[in-house]
Amino acid sequence: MANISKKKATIYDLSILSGASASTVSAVLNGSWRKRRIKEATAQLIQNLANEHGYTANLQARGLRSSRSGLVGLLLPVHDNRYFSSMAQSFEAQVRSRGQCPLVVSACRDPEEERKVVETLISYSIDELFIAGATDPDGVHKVCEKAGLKHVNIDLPGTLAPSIISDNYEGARMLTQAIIERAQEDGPLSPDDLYLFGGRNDHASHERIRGFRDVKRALLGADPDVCIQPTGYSPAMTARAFEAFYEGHGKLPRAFFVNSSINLEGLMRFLALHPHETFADIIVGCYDYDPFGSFLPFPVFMIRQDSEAMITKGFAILDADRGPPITHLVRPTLVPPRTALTGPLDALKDIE
Amino acid sequence: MANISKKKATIYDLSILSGASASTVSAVLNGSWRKRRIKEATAQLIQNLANEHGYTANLQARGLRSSRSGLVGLLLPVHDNRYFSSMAQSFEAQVRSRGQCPLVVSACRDPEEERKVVETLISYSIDELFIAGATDPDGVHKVCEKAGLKHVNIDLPGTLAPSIISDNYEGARMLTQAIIERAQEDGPLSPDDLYLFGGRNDHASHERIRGFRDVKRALLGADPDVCIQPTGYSPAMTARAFEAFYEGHGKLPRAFFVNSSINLEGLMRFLALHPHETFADIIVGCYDYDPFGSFLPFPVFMIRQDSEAMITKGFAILDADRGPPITHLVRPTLVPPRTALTGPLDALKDIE
DNA sequence: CTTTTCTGCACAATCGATGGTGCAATGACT
DNA sequence: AGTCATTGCACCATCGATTGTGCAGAAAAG
Repeated sequence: MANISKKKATIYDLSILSGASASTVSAVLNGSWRKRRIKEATAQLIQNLANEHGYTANLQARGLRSSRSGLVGLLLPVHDNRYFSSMAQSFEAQVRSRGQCPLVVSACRDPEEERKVVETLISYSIDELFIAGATDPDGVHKVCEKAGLKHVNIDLPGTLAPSIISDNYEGARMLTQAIIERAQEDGPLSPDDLYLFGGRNDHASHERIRGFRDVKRALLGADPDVCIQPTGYSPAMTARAFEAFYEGHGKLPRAFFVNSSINLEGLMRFLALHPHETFADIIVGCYDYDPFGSFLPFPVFMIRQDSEAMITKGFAILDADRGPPITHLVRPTLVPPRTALTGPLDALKDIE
Repeated sequence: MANISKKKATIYDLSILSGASASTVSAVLNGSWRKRRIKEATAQLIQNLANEHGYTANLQARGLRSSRSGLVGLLLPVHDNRYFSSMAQSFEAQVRSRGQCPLVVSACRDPEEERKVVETLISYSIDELFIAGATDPDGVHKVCEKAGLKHVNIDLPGTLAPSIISDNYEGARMLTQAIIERAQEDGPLSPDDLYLFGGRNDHASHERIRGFRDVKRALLGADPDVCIQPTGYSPAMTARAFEAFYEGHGKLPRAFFVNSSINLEGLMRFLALHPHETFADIIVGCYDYDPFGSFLPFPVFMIRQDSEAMITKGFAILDADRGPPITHLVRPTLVPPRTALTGPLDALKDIE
């Protein structure tokens, strides 16, 4: 309320008002004033003036001078998916609590876009970067490297920077075992009763497929290659794969493993076009957790990846500085059907 | 590959390499060189050098000088919710296509946090701000105003800046009518068979409740106040409300309107604790669209808000500059049960 | 051949904050 | 009183880009 001025106050304005020099004002306002032996009284005076005039530092100027910006980036494949959006939510909270500013951007799983986006972030002198689910983590790594930007990979590992990923193999094993056991309650399960849909040529998919196949072979004795149906991370392609299977067999597999909630959306598209009988007794495992996906009209086992822990670990690694390009595994958890987990939203105060 | 140097090239580096002055280099690289009558040959030379050395402008320096940053902000209540995350997705795409950089942040529906976050954004000299679902849009407006920052409200209207919101009244009418008609297929519906859960003291909730009540009164003749159960935007509170109703009545209402997908998550939490019979024949309307929510084991009518159109309209208003603080309504669409709509993800190329 | 008009560019101030350096005033000590 | 350490602060270069201004040389006009 104090200033009618349209422009934001700068340290020079406060310098004039207080009679002190700009550098003194700067020191007071950025907290380094004790080191600079500024008198307490002077500091008080300046701080009062600053409050009165609603001073806030120009972070571009600060960033320019100090070649740091207080920005921490998170590169995502996409936003509108519960896994990544809850990762964004945890990321924000943690960045904020460290007094920095989160910058969340998506690059649509396009390697070229990924590099371009990171170039842009670098132009803003971001301090650190989390690279989540990048199609080409090592390509992004090189860009970061050239700019001296500290970074970690999340969710999909690279070979050149430290990576923190879900233990996809173990997760897939748990999930596969769960759906097999559940399906066997309804009668013996043969190897062609169990399929896997989704995924593509990335590390996560490979590991999940490996876990799936290992458990399936162990429990069912075999795993014909036709039972693995990679469809990429696209609802449309996944729907097509279900449709193709359905045309060939007149029904869906009794049980199947879906590689991600994005692929599970493909199943929804298929379902929308078919009557309820089509899927009355299927058993589904989905490698991702979605609170509504868990309550579909058939049993859906899900895997909840611990994105919060992954982010935490990421900061730990960045803080440790120059960790080796090791891959850290974070254990996900199996979520039985019809389960509503709490999420980051629950941390919010929402009275009334 | 050309430079082994660790540091990023600046216009001064290129100035030395090219023999031209820094200002010439700057003009060439920012496109203003024709206006400055730089020879084509000179421009070419500099551009080649720039490519060779992987030059990218330091956007903090540019921003400092020009007091613009190329950043466009989107303030969200939360990330991990399909409505807001798909808004973030559309926002990103549109900002990118305008050659700017999106900055998406959430403020957890906390008015104080909202203002603080916006202060931070202002410190980075963002050029424009979209304020989505703010608890206190006018409080945020004042902060923006003081900094001369152009902004619009999305989803929840303010009185001081142009707002673009969903036509909540009409949407609620459509939704209410749909669930009433569907419920009546199973036999006559009395006024206490139809409830509304969720929402709080904000404009959207008011309008939705108004629409609900108007249609309910028109079609069912009455609407006892007890049928309106505001629970805030919290899954936990919503679950508690369902639990309370269930304890009192031994069942859920035959049909009910849920104010948002966040509240629908509260319903999931309730369901998780009760056997299937509890909700075998309920009819639900949810004011929000979620692809999995649409396939729950009971009919769920949903409202899809057109966040893409809202963002587009927002840019139109900002471009027009100084629009009056009018509220623009965007019509949402009714989504019948078991419907899988396409979303921003479908724009992605995902071959293989 | 001189005067005017363009061309093509260099110079220097500037955006706001930071941090090294230096210096006057004060107090402590011999 | 003279030396020295300490306190408290001002000065100034600097980060990398933008932009108004000015000026030399070439071309055009007279």
